[in-house]
Amino acid sequence: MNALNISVSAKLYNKNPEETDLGKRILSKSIELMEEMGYEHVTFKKIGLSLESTEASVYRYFQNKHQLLAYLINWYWGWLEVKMAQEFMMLNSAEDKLKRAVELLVLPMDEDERIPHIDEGTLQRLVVAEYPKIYLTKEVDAENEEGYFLGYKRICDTLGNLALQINPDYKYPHSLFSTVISAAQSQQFFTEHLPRLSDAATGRKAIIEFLTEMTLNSIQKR
Amino acid sequence: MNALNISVSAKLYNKNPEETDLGKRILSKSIELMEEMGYEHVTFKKIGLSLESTEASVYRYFQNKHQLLAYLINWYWGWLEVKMAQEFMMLNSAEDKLKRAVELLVLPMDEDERIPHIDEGTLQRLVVAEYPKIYLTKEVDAENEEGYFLGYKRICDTLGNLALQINPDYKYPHSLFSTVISAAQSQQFFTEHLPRLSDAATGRKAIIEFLTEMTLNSIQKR
DNA sequence: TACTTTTTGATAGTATTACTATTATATTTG
DNA sequence: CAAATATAATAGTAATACTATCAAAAAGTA
Repeated sequence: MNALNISVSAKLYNKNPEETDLGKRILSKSIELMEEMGYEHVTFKKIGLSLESTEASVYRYFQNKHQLLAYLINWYWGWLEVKMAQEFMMLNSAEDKLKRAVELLVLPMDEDERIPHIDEGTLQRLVVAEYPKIYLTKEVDAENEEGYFLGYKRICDTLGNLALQINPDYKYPHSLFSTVISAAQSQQFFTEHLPRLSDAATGRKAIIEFLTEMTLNSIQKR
Repeated sequence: MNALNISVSAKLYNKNPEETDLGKRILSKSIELMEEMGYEHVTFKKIGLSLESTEASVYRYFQNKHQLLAYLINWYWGWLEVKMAQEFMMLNSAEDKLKRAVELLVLPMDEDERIPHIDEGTLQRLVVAEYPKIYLTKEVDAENEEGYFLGYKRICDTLGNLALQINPDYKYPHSLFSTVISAAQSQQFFTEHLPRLSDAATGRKAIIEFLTEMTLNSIQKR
């Protein structure tokens, strides 16, 4: 039994992978494979093979690769939400909480030993590399109704509410945090692959400073 | 002959589609098809078929669907750059230019009658729906060297330089505008499909205001 | 322990996709 | 008109994205 369980909508799997050994190994291995070779190059056949299992067995847990990615990414947001809640308890001001939230979005993650089958650091890199692919599809409206994007929405809400504590008149809390969160991802990606699209030669610290400044300057009453 | 020609790196095609009638029809039809059915559901076979041509003929112009999308998106950035340059001539202050740039990113585009084979409005919607897919791949580094992302980089540079005119000490001009441009796309997408991630119930006007505020507040000396 | 249900592995098969290759026929250009 | 080039028609291959079937193994239950 896990000491900690992240809940993911039942629409995101055929059969709950957290409930069986094979299921957990599928999660673990697909994070590893997708991060390593990229979403497009992964197939259920390869996942099955590398687990010494079969394609058909992976299909028993997930309808297709897209659903599997959506599951993993929702798991990540769910887990990040838990992390944030934990860290926020130790902080008092909304501003400090927002600053810490930005750090959590950008700093590399340590393995959480309460959840041995998920490598959070690798999963974070996977999210950075693949996140928009789960909503940039023609199926977005249908999948939205199935709860494919709840994890992300909840985090945006939480952070938006903190912003409103600082300035109740701020008009764009949802837009701001969907922007900040996705910028947190893309700036990490750009720093590594398209450096001319960032100014973060100094690495994660610069990304955090950029995002924090942008966030607080946007919210501030003036 | 076109009155206006947008140049796209020769690495983005096998055979220049702007030089032949079939090439232009491929551009025109693939914008239409991709916007309508989504990148994933388009195949070269379908494009060929809907042009009353063949799959093999489309392959003569583009190596694959990914390259075709990259071509179209680069074309869009090239064209937007031209638009911006035109509009900036009529404006004096860097601030006005930045404001106008944000509007051009978000407002729907009219068909440019100098380029009859490209429907700019449809192309803009295609970019909103598909843009990150051209760089979120394992091939990004190789493709970056081939110039797959030059269009985007140039626009970020241009806008970044305007920001530096307002505040020469601003530390994150590239990060800011890669963020603003991609937020311009994603806020349009969210408003339509995932409204809980935006506050733009009032539509494009609200997106423009949100982005303009965020931009100017970030740059400002304080 | 025996019995039943559930889970997995092994295998096969289909339709579609993402190409590559070949050749004949138009079309353009010199 | 001849030569070069572009296109259409067709065929073929390997991989992908599934679906289906059945037997063996494992787990849960009486």
